[in-house]
Amino acid sequence: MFSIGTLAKRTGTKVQTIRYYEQIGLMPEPGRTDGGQRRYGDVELDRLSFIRHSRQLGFSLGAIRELLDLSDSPERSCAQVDAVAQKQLREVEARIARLEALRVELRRMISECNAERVADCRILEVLRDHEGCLSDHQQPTP
Amino acid sequence: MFSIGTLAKRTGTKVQTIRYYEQIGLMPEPGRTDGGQRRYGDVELDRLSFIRHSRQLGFSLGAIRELLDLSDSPERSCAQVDAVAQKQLREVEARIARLEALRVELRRMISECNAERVADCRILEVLRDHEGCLSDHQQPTP
DNA sequence: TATACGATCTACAGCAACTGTAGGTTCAAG
DNA sequence: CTTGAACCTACAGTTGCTGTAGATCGTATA
Repeated sequence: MFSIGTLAKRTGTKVQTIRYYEQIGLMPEPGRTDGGQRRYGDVELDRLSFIRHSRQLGFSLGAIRELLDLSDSPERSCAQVDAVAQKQLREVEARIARLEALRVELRRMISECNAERVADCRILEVLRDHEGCLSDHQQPTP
Repeated sequence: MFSIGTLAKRTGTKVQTIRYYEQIGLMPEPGRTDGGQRRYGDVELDRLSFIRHSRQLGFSLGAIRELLDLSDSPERSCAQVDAVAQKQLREVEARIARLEALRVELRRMISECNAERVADCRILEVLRDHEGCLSDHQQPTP
């Protein structure tokens, strides 16, 4: 049995983040000492490790909740798990594509600017102009 | 002179977003009709276009504020503008690198799973394990 | 056993960058 | 002059945490 601080250190999580996960029902309510401090065991350590590792892979808390629910029914088909992972992969790939387009435009913008004064700066001009825009009326990357 | 709705349509912005930009001081307080409705001109249209285009390129509102301030002093050196753009480029490149690592790991994870039952699912196993992790105790992509 | 002090507790505010809602008012076309 | 779409303010909600204040707890050391 160990404290929230120890759990935090072992998983590379902030103490507040663990309490937050508990609050939103992602982590279970743990046992308490007589004084009211949380005490954890290896089950909680594993669960939190799973959550953190999934977060590192970019999964949303919603997706992680789904994965945790699925892993609780070991006899079910793993097609659903696969679907969650596939969706995440597609999202990651979409973000990469978007960022690569940004990179191209930023590089071009920067390389075109050889000005001295702000007045002649191509960067600001490009930013002002909507010509050659990636695409109009699109959401910025989140 | 046109309404906030017209400005919104012309720049692909939501009406509330424009009011939000005004609230945080990114857009100026415009003139009003006798009834109290906002009226805009071409100056505001240009400024909002600049903001939206910059957002599309991934600049934060803070960075945009900086760029707008810089563009107000046309005689200054454009080195600072360049620095802001360079920083943004580096951030974009860092995000791409991170996402590409995620893509590799997600692909590997998915391809390794040929199980039927959740109990044997490699995806969940990989997520549970910290072995072969990208890196421990690292922040998830924002 | 007493004390000190770091760790933990709750509760709430705040971050980015918006988006949505409720309840009321104004503008412009017909 | 009516109607209804567009506008107004004010505030709550989103995601995933992070930080703060002020009080309490736990344990190592004297």
